[in-house]
Amino acid sequence: MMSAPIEHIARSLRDTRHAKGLSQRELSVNSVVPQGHISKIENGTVDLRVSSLVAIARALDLELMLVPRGSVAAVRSISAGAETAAAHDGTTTRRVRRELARLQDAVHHLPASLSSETELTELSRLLSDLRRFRPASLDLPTIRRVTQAVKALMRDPRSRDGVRRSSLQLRRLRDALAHGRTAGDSALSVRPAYTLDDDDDG
Amino acid sequence: MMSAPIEHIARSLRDTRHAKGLSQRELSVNSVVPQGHISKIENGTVDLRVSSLVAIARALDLELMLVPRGSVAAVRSISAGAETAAAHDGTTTRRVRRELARLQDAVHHLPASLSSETELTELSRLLSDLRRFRPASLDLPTIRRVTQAVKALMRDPRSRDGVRRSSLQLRRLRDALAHGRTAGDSALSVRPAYTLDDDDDG
DNA sequence: CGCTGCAATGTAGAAAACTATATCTTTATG
DNA sequence: CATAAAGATATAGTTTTCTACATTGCAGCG
Repeated sequence: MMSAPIEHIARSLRDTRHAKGLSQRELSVNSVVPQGHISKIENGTVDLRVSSLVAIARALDLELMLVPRGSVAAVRSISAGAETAAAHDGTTTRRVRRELARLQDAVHHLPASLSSETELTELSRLLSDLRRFRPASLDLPTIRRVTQAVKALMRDPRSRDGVRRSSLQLRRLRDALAHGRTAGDSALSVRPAYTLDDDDDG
Repeated sequence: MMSAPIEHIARSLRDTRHAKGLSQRELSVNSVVPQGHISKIENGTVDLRVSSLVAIARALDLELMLVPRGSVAAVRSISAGAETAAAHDGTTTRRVRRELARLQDAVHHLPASLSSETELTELSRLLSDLRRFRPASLDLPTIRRVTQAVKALMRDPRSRDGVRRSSLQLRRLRDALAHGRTAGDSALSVRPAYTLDDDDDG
C-alpha cells in the first residue's frame, strides 16, 4: 500500500528514535520487534499492524492517538514543544546522545550490590548533568570509555578502578563545560587540555 | 493480540462513527473497508493494519498521530472540546443523528439541476437548524419521510411534491422546537433563544 | 587494515489480516 | 406479520505481515 500517511508515521518513529539516541537493535529489544522489521517499517516498505506500531511507540514514549482533523494543528504545536530539540540532528549530535543513553542504561542495569556504590550514584548525577549541555560539545570517546568501564564492571566486580578513572575524565569534562569553556563543538576535542580544578579524588 | 491500546482505538472509532450518525455499511463505502471487517475492528477481534486504521479514520475526519507521553493529557483535553457532545449516546439519539446525516447526504448528492431548487437550498438550511437541537427531541419518522422523498426525487425528478410536503412537516418541527414546545423527551437544554427567520411557507 | 556497530535486505515459513459473500439476529417500522 | 436496516459471524481464498535467521554494505575507529 504505502500510503503517504504511513510514511509520515514511519518518519516520526525514526526521528524520535534518533532523538533518543537509540539504535534499531536497542529499540528492538525494548519493543520486542526484530531489528529487520523495524528497518522495513522505518523505510515504509510494510503496512504494519497496529500492535507493532503501538509496541514501538511505547518503547519511544509515544502514544498513538486519533485526533479530530480540526485539532491537529493545535496538537502538533503542543507535541512540537515536548519533542524538544530533536529536530536538527547532526550525525555527531545523534551519536553522542546514543552513547549517553547507552551509558545511562548500563549504569541502570547494574546489580544492586554494585549500583549502591557511591561512585556510581555520583556517576548517575554526572550523566544527568551532562544532558544539559549541547551534545555536540561533549567528547564522544570520553563517554565511550566510561561505558566500556561500566560494562567491564558488570562482568568483573573487581574492575572498579576503570570506572573510577574514566568517570574522573567525564567529571572534568562537565566541570569545564560548567565553567563556560564550552569551546563549541570542535575546539574541545581538538584541545584535550582542560583546566581542571581538581578536588580530591576517591 | 488484542492489547488494551487497540481496544481503546476501536472504541474511539465506534464512538465517533456513532457521533456522526453513520452505519457500518455507510462507513464501509466511505473508507473502502468491508462492513464485516469494520465490525471485527470495532469489536477488537483483529489486529488491524495501519492502512486500514488510517482509511477508516480519514472517513471519520480523524487523524492518526504519535504524541509524546507527556503531552497526551493536553491533547486529550483539546480533542475533547472538538469532539463536542458525542459522549452520551442513547440509542434514539444515535438513530436520529444517523438519519439527519443520511438526509443531508442525500440532499448533497442531488444533481446540480435539482439541488439548485430553492426548496432544496432551504431544506439544507433547515437541516443545519435542526442540528442545533438535542437529537432526542427530534421526531425520527418525520425526518425519515423527508429522506425518502429526496431519494425518490433522485429517481424521478417529477416527485418534487413529496419533498415539499415532507419538508413542511420538518419545518413545523423546527418551529415548534424553536418556540420552546419541546415535542421530544425533554426541554431544550440550555439553549439561548433561537431566532428563526419565519418566511412564508409553500 | 581489520574490527565493530548500525542499518538494509533476503529467505522460508507460520500466522493473521483482508476480501467477497452470505447468513442470522435483533430491532424497529409499515 | 412482513419488511428493512444494522450489526455480528462464518467460510473460503488471497495476500501480507511477522518472526528468526543470515547476509551484506557501510561507516568509524584502533
